[in-house]
Order: sequence, then structure tokens, then C-alpha cells
Amino acid sequence: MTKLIPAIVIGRLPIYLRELVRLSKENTRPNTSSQELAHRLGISSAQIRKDLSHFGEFGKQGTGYNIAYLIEQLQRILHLTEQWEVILVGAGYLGHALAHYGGFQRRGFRITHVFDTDPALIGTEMGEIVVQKIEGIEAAIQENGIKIAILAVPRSVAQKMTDRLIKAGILSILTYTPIQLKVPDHVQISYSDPLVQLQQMTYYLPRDAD
Amino acid sequence: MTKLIPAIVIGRLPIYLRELVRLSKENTRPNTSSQELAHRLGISSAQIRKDLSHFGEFGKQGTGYNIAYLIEQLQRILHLTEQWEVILVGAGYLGHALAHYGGFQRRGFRITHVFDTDPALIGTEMGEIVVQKIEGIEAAIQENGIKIAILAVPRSVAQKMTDRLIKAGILSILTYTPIQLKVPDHVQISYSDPLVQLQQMTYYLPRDAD
DNA sequence: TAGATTGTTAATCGATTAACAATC
DNA sequence: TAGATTGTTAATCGATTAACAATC
Repeated sequence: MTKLIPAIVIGRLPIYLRELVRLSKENTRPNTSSQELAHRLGISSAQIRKDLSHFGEFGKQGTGYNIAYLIEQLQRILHLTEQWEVILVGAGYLGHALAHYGGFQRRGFRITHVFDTDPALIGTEMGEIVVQKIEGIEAAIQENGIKIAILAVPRSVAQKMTDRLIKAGILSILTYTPIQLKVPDHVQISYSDPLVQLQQMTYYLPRDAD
Repeated sequence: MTKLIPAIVIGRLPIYLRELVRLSKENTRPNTSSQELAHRLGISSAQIRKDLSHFGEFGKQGTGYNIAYLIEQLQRILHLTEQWEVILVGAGYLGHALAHYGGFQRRGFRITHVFDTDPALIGTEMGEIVVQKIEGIEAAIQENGIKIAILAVPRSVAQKMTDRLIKAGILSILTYTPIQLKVPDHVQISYSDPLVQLQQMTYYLPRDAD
């Protein structure tokens, strides 16, 4: 039943999932409630119930939600029951950090290829993956049916690289490049720019920082 | 005139600023319009005009906005006219990447201290900064009046570290730790979690990824 | 049965957009 | 003057919340 769920709702599901996983580890109780979740996440219980109701009825009156069951359901909804292969473009410091982050692997995202243009980096090991030269990127995407890319390249080559990725079949891009990328409608894009985040916060800081 | 600007508006200002800076570099024209900006950012021109109108009148009918002037104004509004000192907590791979990112420095954020608990890292150089042992963190914050921290530590110590930072006077935290942190109302917090971003995007991916 | 909590409806709140008078 | 574009008002759209019947 994929009517037309607001993107803002989809945006919250991974947060719910993360907290539920945490609950399932902390906890001997098999159940939780929208109220407990809401309290932990700092949002309203009505919102959680409303969000979940877009996808079905997962709770029971009086007892709330079975944690393990709700985790399963959220994973199913978000297409997290399978292992996703991910390519990483850019083997600089940030690429390094991403390649070494164990959280991807643990949650079903496996970085299988790393690409860069710098001859000095090509052939070096990052995590357990050898950095490959960029020329092979289309083949890697197509042969392995890879749908997800992480982009950690300099701004100057970001749009060109994006176009290449999409042409080769990539459908979701997580980018760390601080520019607005042009992508067709069928491609998902998600930005991470620490400067933008810092600049939002300084608005709330008192100016006199002696 | 700080009535009560919606946070969602504040969130867009750095995006406008980023695009304006870009425009000012690409371009010989001194002016732009809400329409041009809107087109580049993929949002509506009305929204841009509305957002800016919260803070004053920066444009001229018929000619639009002077790019340099609007940049100045946005920087003033966001408190970006001064240099902000930032401490970085966590000198792992991610800390490394952050310490080497030149964009901070260029945009008025200077990472002046890096802290870690790992004795193997303490004393090593990262960028141009020596990693210090965590014990000195309160003194560094207080003596330098630092208000902004970037948190790149393991999940298990994140809340404790957050509490310490806030107690010492930190008011804005950019965190890469994948948990919901509890902070008092006067503290700004901004999250960056690549897994959450990936999990949002997989919702839109077709499940059959053979 | 009494207490708790869901899923959902209706009311409220807030954000976006359309439209246009003002004016450069 | 004619054309362009602002700032703003009013209309629309969408998201959040309050409330409660249903029911475990």
C-alpha cells in the first residue's frame, strides 16, 4: 500500500528504528508504547502513531507495540531486509572515514568499491577494499547492479561525477559535496554539509564571543 | 528585530548564502533575483522572498538583489561576520577528516583544539593541531570562550561527553554520533548520521536488487 | 472489570504559494 | 514610459496535535 507517504514521514522512520533497536538492547520488556518512544525522541506520541498508521496497524490497544515486531516492520517498509551494496567515490580523508565506519556493514550497507582519480591513492587499501581507478566505475555499477553511491569528491568534479553515476544506474546518492546537485526526478539525493549545519546554529549564538 | 523566526527559515539561509557566494564567483553581474536563485536551488521564488522578508528589505523592485550586499546581510544575520573557534572531540578517522577539511577555516570556523582519550593519539598532529588529552577540555573551552563543539566520539561516551561540554560552556554541538542526545533548551544541536540518510533513501529503491 | 494505549477523526497550527500593488 | 521584480497579503496546502471511541 504505497499511496503517497509524505517524505517527512519517511524521514522519521529511521529515527524510530534506531531508537527501537536501542530499546531492544537495553531492555527486557518486549513492548514499548508511542508515549515511551515519544518521550525518548522528544516528539509527540500522536505523531508517532500517525506516522506508523500510514503503513498499517502494528500495535495493540492497552499494550502498545512489540519492539521486535515493529523493528521488523520498519525494516521491511524501508527496504532494509536485504544487504545493499554501496560504492564510495573519493578516497580522501572523508572517504577514509566512511570506509572505516563499521555502522554501514552492521546495518546492511556494504561498501564494496572505492574509486578515486589520484594515482597516488589507487591500489592502496582502505578498510578491506582496494582503491580503484575511476575508469572502472560504470562497469562496477552495472555488473553488480549497485544502486547506492556515496560521493566524497571535491566540489569541482561533483556534478560531472554525479551525471556519470546516474547514467551508470545509481538511484540514491549521499553526497558530502557542498553544492546543489542537479539530478533527475527518479534519483534520490541526500546532502551532508557540516558548514551549513554550523551556520544554522550560529544564528542562535550570542554575537559577543570575547 | 528578532521576533521569532521559524527554524525552518533559518535552516534555508545558509543554503541561500552558499548559492549567492557561488553566484558572486561565477558571474560578472552584480545582481540576482529571487527567481534566479529559486531556479538554481529548486525551490519557489516566493519562498525566498518571504524568508528574506523576515529580516528586512534587501532587494529593489525591477532589479532584484545585489549579490554582494545580500551576502553581507546573510552573514550578519547568521552571525558569520566573526571568526568562530571550534573544538573537535574525537580524533579517529572522522575527526581526522574534519580536522583536514579546509572549508571550515575558509568560512570563519577555526578548529583550535582536538581532544581524544586514546593515549596512542594524544600528542600526534592532525592538520596543524596537536591532539590533546581529554582532561584539559573544560579549561580550553573556558579560557578561550569557545561556544561550538564538533562531536566525533563513539556512541558509548557521547552523552557523557555532551554533558561535560555543556557544563563547560558549549552552546552549539554538531554531532556525528548516532544517538539522540539530551541537551538543555539553550543548547543547539545538529545531527549528522549517514545511516539515517541512507535508510531514508532505500525506501524509494525498488526491492529487487539482483 | 479497570487501566492503558492504539488508530483515527477533526481541529489547530504553521508553512508554502499565488497574486498583485508598489516601485525601481 | 514599459518591463521587471520586490515585499506582502490572502488563499491554499500540509503537517501536527488533541481527543476519544475502540479494544486489548
